[in-house]
Amino acid sequence: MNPAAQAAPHVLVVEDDPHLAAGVLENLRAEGYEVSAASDGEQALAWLKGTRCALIVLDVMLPGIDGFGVCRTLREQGNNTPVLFLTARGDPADRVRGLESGGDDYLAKPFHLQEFLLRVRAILRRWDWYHSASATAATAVLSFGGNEVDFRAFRARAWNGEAQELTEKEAMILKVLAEHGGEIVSREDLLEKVWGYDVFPSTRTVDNFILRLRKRFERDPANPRHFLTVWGVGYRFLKDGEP
Amino acid sequence: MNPAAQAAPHVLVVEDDPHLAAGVLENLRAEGYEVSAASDGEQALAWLKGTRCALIVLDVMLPGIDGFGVCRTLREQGNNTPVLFLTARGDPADRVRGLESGGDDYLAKPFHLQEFLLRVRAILRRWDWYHSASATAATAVLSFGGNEVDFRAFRARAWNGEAQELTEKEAMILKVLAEHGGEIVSREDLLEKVWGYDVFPSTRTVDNFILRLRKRFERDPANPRHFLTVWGVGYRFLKDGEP
DNA sequence: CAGGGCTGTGACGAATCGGTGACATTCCGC
DNA sequence: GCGGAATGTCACCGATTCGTCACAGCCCTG
Repeated sequence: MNPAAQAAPHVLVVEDDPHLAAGVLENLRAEGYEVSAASDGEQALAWLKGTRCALIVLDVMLPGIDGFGVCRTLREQGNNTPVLFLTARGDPADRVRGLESGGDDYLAKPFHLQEFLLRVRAILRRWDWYHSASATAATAVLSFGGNEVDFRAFRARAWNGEAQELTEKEAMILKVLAEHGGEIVSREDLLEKVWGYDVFPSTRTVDNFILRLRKRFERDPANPRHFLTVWGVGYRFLKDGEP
Repeated sequence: MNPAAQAAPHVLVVEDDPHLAAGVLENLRAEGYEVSAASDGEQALAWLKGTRCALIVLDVMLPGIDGFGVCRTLREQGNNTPVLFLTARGDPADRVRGLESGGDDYLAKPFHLQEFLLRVRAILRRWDWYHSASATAATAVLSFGGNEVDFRAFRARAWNGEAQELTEKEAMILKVLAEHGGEIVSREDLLEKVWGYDVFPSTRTVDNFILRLRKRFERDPANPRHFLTVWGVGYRFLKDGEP
């Protein structure tokens, strides 16, 4: 039930201003995260060669390679660790640049520490499955009712042998549901965990993805045995018909 | 009251509507949490000066300082207690405002009590690895006269082995009755604790739900042994047939 | 810039829940 | 016992929620 048995998430902070770095590190540590620090891009890249982490907090203005460059390099190396950019400028174009270079979120200085922590939490929640979960072979593949889903490739084979190509959202929703196997997951939970805390598709969107998952994996989509509706709240996923 | 209350998380509810407050408090108590209440922001801040708690349930619309203000003040004071906002408006922008003022989660009224409890559990679980205490447990499962009820999933297995899917109101009424096991609970009590806020249905509505519960769980619904009528007052729940 | 997959929305019917009222039944005081 | 009140029981209606489909943007690819 509780996948949180894992160790505390590890966060790397890349920041050249020692004061800001100290404050950020302190707060992250107080939140219970493991923390490491780097003061420029090359140091960060070197560190990341040998170690994986759950999140990189990356200042844009760094001596040497700037934050965008660091992030782009990482992505080119196939490293998909989530990146939260920090920048002094409030220019919206920077946000776009940040996202284009492969970042996941963006925060303009000066920021409230509380908001910073909020974003960290949101990103880690959203990307949890991708790293901690898919890194583990156990949860990389999910079997239920004759179906088999491989989350690494977004590929599945349905009970009737049919090959299925899941989309990203489909896979993420399924993943979140499966991780809370047996427990109720509200639509809002799904929205937050799959889409993020500041995106607001209507809750009907969730219903539609459930519909698609049922079509893919239920023998009788009209009488679901795995993707169950909890009236007025959300959905519940069961691997087996009736536990 | 609760034997395992040793490490029960303490929740502060800040809500000016007494009906809603009563419903929320009752349900949190039934889940096994320690609870306290405040009816406005200043009262809450004063209380929090002297005491720590695991979670603050904070209405946005309060007399005097509003919820956002209370939360912001707390954060400025270095208080990082998780905050769950309640608000009448469904505006997504409010959600962002809530989160950015330092809240951890957000729920729009009118909400289903089940979803509310879901979120409380989620936040406290998130906080658990930090405090490493086990927490909750609570009255998740109730057994009586061969029946077994799982309040988390609103599912039950009746004495005859039949699977039952409880509705939200059915489950809530049963939970309140069971929580006051053996004691008389008046219809007005039930209305307040289960419905909590918003609407006040007639007392006959309560009778109807009692009827449904009897049909589900009594061997002989006409001669109830668990859901007893106290004539002129209300109802009484007994786990065992003989008092 | 044309085409195709992914995503999100709106619309509409179906299903469910909650709540009410009508009537039968039971209980209480007399 | 008798009458009135409270409760048991049922059937039904409105509101909400959900399932389902069709379609319109969007982004990427060619």
